[in-house]
Amino acid sequence: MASPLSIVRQPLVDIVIDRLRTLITDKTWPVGEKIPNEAELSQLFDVGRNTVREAIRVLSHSGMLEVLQGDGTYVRSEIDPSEVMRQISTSGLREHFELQFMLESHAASHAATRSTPSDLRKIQKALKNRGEINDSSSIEEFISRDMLFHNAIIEATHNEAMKALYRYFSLSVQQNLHHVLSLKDLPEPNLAAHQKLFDAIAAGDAEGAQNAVKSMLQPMINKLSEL
Amino acid sequence: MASPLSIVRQPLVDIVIDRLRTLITDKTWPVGEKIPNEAELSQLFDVGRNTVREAIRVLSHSGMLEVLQGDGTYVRSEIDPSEVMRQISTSGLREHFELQFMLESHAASHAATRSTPSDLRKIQKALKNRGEINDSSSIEEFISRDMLFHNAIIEATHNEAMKALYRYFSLSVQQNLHHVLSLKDLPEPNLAAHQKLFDAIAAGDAEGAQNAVKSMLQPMINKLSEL
DNA sequence: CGTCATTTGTGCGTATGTATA
DNA sequence: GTATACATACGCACAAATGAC
Repeated sequence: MASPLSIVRQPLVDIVIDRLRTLITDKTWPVGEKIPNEAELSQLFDVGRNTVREAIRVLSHSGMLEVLQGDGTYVRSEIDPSEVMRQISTSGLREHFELQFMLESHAASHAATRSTPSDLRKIQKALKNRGEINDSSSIEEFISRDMLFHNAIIEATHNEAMKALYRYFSLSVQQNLHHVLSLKDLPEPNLAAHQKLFDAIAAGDAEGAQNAVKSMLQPMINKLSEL
Repeated sequence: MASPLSIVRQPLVDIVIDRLRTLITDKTWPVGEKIPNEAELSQLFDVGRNTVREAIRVLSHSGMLEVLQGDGTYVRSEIDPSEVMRQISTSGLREHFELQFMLESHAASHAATRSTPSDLRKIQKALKNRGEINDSSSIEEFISRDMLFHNAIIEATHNEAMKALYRYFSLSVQQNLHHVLSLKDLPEPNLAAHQKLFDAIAAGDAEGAQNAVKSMLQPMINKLSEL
């Protein structure tokens, strides 16, 4: 029979993870504190030691805890990076595109001021290879080529943090692609707009590059805001 | 004796996690694929079932895998969000501040165009409470009040994804604070600069707000670029 | 320097809940 | 409805690492 009220049964481990997380953000166990050992936690939460271990392992992998064999487990951070990413990916399509716009816009600006000749060659090559959407054999392939162009721009920022963040977004967007493609009247930036962006970067015109991105993505965001 | 070559011994679980991650990014197990069951993985990696379970739990929590009791475990994503955040937080101080600047700048721009009267009141209140650095009893307290002001601006963007990302950064910056404070000649934006930012937001001047943020943070970034 | 208690690491066996054929 | 496959959870035992004495 189980519980007809709850649609999904939450695994015990997830409950333990939540309780541990709460105890940390609560500052019951402040950063630097050594938390009780596995046997004690097992009693405290009334679960098996294996369950406690799985919960600790998850939090340790996300950076909140550090486990030292033979010593103990210590609190290292109050924030869970994977929670941040979860919130981002569960946010709406408009919010998602706004973040993407923010990344592209700044990347374009940085690329304009600090791209090397080698960077510019790579961007131009990617632009040439991209072509127009009707040139492509399949939509998936075109999207993939389009992403290569945008990735080349991000590379030119020479900012590892920005590259990592953009990598996550481009894949995330790719996953939500069918949502976007179903909106038939969504404005799609053409080759000319992309060329304009490249020209601004090549000319070292940071403001122009930013405006080019804005004119490319703003219409999409506006459309999404209406929904 | 162990292995004198490796400073730290890597737990078996971490090795299994890496191998699983590789098999996924390799596309050996593409997205949607059902991976072997725990007993098979236990044999494949020559480790106990518990070890496999802990590894699967970690990857499931980070969104790469989905575990369905009574059915099996499926690949859901090729990217690990916590890896992205790890890369971001291990990047340099300059790269970190550039991302922060990007967030603040866009938030200010959005706040200028879509902040409600209630948002503005909260920002103004936080600004009044912030004061100057010499007014404060301790530096930590001042930093905390300064963050409240910037958080109020982010809130006004009404973008949950942006708020989540900024929350992570503000705490991350707070943790690296001692690094920044040791650089004595680092330019610190004063109250007047913050007032200017608020005025631009209140006036609905998106470009002015963006410029205000730029003049606040750009000197710090330039300083960090010299190092 | 070694001994010993503590703590995490690893593995195995077993019973139970759940989905699918 | 039943059987089977699978994940869930627990408990126990021993190994390995650490820190204190």
